[in-house]
Amino acid sequence: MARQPAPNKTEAPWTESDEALRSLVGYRMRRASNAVQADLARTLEPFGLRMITFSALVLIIDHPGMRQSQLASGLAIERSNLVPVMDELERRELINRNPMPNDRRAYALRATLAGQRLCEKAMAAVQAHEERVLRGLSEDERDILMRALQTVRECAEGGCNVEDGKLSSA
Amino acid sequence: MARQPAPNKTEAPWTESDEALRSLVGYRMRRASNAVQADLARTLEPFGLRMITFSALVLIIDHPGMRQSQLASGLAIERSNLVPVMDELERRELINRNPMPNDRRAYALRATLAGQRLCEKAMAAVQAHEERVLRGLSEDERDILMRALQTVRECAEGGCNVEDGKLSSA
DNA sequence: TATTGTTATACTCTATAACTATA
DNA sequence: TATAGTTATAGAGTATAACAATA
Repeated sequence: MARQPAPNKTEAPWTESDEALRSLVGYRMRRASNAVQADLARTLEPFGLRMITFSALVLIIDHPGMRQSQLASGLAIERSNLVPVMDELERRELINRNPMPNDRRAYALRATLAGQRLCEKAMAAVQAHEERVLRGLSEDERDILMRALQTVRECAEGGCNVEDGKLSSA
Repeated sequence: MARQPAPNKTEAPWTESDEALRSLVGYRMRRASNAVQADLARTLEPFGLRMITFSALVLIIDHPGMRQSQLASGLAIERSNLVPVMDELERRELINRNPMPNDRRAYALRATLAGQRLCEKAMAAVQAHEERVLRGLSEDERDILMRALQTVRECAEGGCNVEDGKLSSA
């Protein structure tokens, strides 16, 4: 792994001084994720969307009529933190909070036509962003990366029911 | 990719309702990173360390005598945000802020013996955590994941100077 | 004039408890 | 009694501007 010209450990010259952490997945993942998040934020900004508003919009369009608590659990955020997100999307008339038949406590969430249009355009920009950040990887590498991320997420979140050293997720 | 029994799009049954987002690297990366961060935080807690204090300690041990501004840039955080981190590590006598010869503005950061000891123990726990979250991956897959994360970080951060579809980073 | 460490500040994200109206 | 949405609040993490001491 040839650390450049190998400086004197007790004197001075540091360049990219994080080699000692680069062997850790957690570290690499956080740095990579931060960088991707930043690029994604720049990508969504022209549409007036943030990561969380975009994700919510996508999920509502994919699951018309879902309730806020379901959306919150799908996005892995607290119900209470979803409220201002829904407020924002509703104020911009990108979604509606409709009454639920048979349950007057809950809302049936639906995207408006404007919401669907905006989401389509934003999604196209996001696809371009994806291509940008994945440029350095071959098709096979992309495929392994995506499956590995899913596997790691499952291992870190819960039990990780794997017997051997092989990918388990779809 | 066979979405389970394919429910009626306009009616109701949602299980894990984020399929629509799982095709996005940014999304998978954030979810995986969050899960790993959470497990890492649990791992470091018994040592009284957070991700940021642990990372700082590792870098100081790897680069004895480095200054705060260098450490901040290595950790990709603002100088100002590093101050309370150094305060905490110094108060716990895990590091020292020594005077720099030839520059009375800066501190030469060094870990104390206690700091090195704690870092060693914490690092062992972190290695176990790594093994835990990577359990589902083969050696080859781990290798590709690590290199892919580095490549993606570079692509997302800066220019991404890659001509083809091959991994570039070490 | 530029840089080092520092303070103060603000904004986002996240986590918790408690309230209301329904079920 | 439990659940859906809501409010309030507090804690992290992050970003910016400005200052004193020093280069």
